[in-house]
Amino acid sequence: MGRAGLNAERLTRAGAELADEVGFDEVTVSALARRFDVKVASLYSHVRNSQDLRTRIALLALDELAERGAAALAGRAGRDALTAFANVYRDYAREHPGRYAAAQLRLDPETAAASAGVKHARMMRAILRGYDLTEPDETHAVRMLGSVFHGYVSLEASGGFSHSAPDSDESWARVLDALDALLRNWPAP
Amino acid sequence: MGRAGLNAERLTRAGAELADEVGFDEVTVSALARRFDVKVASLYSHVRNSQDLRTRIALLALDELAERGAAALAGRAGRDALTAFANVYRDYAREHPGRYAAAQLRLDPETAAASAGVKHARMMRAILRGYDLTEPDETHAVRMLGSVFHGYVSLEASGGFSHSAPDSDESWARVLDALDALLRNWPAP
DNA sequence: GTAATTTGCCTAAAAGCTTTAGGCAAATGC
DNA sequence: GCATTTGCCTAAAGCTTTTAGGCAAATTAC
Repeated sequence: MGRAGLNAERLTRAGAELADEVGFDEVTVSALARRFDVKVASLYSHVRNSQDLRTRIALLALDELAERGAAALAGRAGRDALTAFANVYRDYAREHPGRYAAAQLRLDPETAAASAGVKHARMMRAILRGYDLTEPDETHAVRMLGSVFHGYVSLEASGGFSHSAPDSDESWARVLDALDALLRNWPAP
Repeated sequence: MGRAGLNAERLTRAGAELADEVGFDEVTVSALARRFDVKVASLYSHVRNSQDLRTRIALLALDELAERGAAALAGRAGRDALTAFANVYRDYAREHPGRYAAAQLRLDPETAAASAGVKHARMMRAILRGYDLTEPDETHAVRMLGSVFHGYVSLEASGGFSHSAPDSDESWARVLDALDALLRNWPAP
């Protein structure tokens, strides 16, 4: 029998697809081996263990998100940049729920520091450059932006806003309006 | 050997404690059996399966959170109510990280409808009664509040804001200030 | 108080996931 | 063509989930 051509990258990508199909929690070394029609033990030459596989998927997702975020920010500023960037998160989570869940995986500090997570923080600050904030308010605002984006997207993903009026799309638009208004008028302490 | 006095409620409570100690994902029927010094199969008389156990823990957490939320809202309105309620979420997540994670478990619609989750939504609306919002803005605002609370707390829990200035406590206070200002001045469409 | 019934925890067993160790064959390098 | 590396394999041990069936303790009924 020939070789399947496994390597860490292919496994990671297939793992990401699997995550989107069956949920990140169900991503397992066994399931991945089945997908490649290969024995389970064979994967352990390419991936240290189950946790390693998950981490790689998380890093892939963070990378893809950062990539999309950067593309969205190019040539935009202020409110435009805000909504475009926010939509990157929301769209990505809806297109790739498993990957988005992976991106939430808690990474150990060194891994996190070397990940695309830092790019995300920088992009948020870039957005805020279109508003009139100075430190430490800029940091507070970055944290708030992150909270709203992640909070909304994850509540939406867990079904929180479905089956009730008004439409989630409408709320999302109005929440972004509100954020924009807030950033233009950030309250003094 | 005598009986251990197992029942669904004791198992659920012990499961919640276990979740706080080792993380919700690590809560397993086996681990729970060990904790009661009992054979694994014995738990299956009290709990349908692993998923059932998790769901029970989630419902317990939602109940406890609603309980605390109601206590926090009693006698408060406006900004006071907002911050007191928000702190309930944050404090609960920090005291009981495993339970808080459990509360995020995706429940099937009927279970969710019968859970304390609906109380949470009602309490958010009660808070907004201290501001001047009419439908559909009230719903948009409810969704935004939920997003900020959950988003901030979960990013904080995953270590997002640690090891960087300014202190997370300060950001949290300023984010609540900002939310209050925003609600008092909710932008027209 | 004893007998009947229910309840609670047990043993046994099958099936799936994780991980390590060691082996053979295909691919690659000289 | 031969040696080495690489890739996937078999084997095996350990853990979790879940079901089935059994015995003894607790409860209830006389």
